[in-house]
Amino acid sequence: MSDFATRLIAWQQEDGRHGLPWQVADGYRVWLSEVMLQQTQVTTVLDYYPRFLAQFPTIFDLAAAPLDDVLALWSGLGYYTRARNLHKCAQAVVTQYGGEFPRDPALVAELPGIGRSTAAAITAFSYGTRAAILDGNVKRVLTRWAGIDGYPGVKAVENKLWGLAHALLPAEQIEAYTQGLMDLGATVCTPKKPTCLTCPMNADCQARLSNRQGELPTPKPKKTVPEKSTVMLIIRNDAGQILLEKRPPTGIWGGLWSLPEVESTLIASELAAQQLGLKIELEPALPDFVHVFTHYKLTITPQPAYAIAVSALHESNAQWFNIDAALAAGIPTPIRKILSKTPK
DNA sequence: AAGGCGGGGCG
DNA sequence: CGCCCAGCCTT
Repeated sequence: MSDFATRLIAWQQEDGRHGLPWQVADGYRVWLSEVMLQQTQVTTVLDYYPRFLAQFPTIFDLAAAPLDDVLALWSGLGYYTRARNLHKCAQAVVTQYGGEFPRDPALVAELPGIGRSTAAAITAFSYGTRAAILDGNVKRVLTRWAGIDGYPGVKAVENKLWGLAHALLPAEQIEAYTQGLMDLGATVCTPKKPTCLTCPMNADCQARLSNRQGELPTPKPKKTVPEKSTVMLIIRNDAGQILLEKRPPTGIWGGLWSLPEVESTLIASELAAQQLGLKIELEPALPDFVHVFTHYKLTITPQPAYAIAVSALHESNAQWFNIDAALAAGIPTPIRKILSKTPK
């Protein structure tokens, strides 16, 4: 039987994914796709990626753009730190490296938003650099194939996996090999119901031999998620516009436009007057809905209101938007949900 | 309702 | 370092 890499490369060429728009030897395109794919499924990225490239055809265009434009294109993808780092990284690559990513993965990993695995993917696909990736797909493939117990987020387990990932690297055809690892994890060695019968590693996969595919990788220890609630004000003015506030640059929905929030509807009017400098009249609240994050549950009460006395706004980070303009701005998903139901 | 998915930043 | 933070989508 041929070794791991030989089998994987042969499998990739025959049965792997081909023709994805970012399968090109171009640092900018590979980097953009890798950052989008960090927390997002391929099918979603296939939707966002071409729009993004159309507006920013080169890394120079991205570096020169206002952050707000980048966030607007990122709207709905989540983990908005990625968009801010993407923008910073483009500027760094332009100023430090003349617009081209370095060939050394260690240098690439110094850039904002790029860690060891993403750096390896960028250099492997762009330059054929011999560097090991270790993303979620690879962790799953390797823990199963080698029968490695323990949650991969634990340092000792992760170190073991990096060592194995490096040891398995072939001398050449890094691109097909790296793509093969990703493809195998995404299409065969899936989290649930892996299709081991078609897997090129099935003959010596430790998980399969011991029938432990369902137990590996060892799952993350669970924690109880806190529940929070908030009231979101949908304040209209005479012109039918809506008031949005820009959130602070870090923390949840950092840098995005969002609805003003108060803790309860009872004090909404007072707080609006105080914080925004607006006199408002509350309308009946809309039904609550729950937005679930991994780390907490947020119950949102949408509270429509009408601004009766509009003077200059207190806050420089608050602004009136037409609904269409708001929907085109960088806004988080629940806000989009509320605004798309708001009549124009 | 739960699981999956990399990297940054803080103490 | 270890630990916490962060937002979607799919199952």
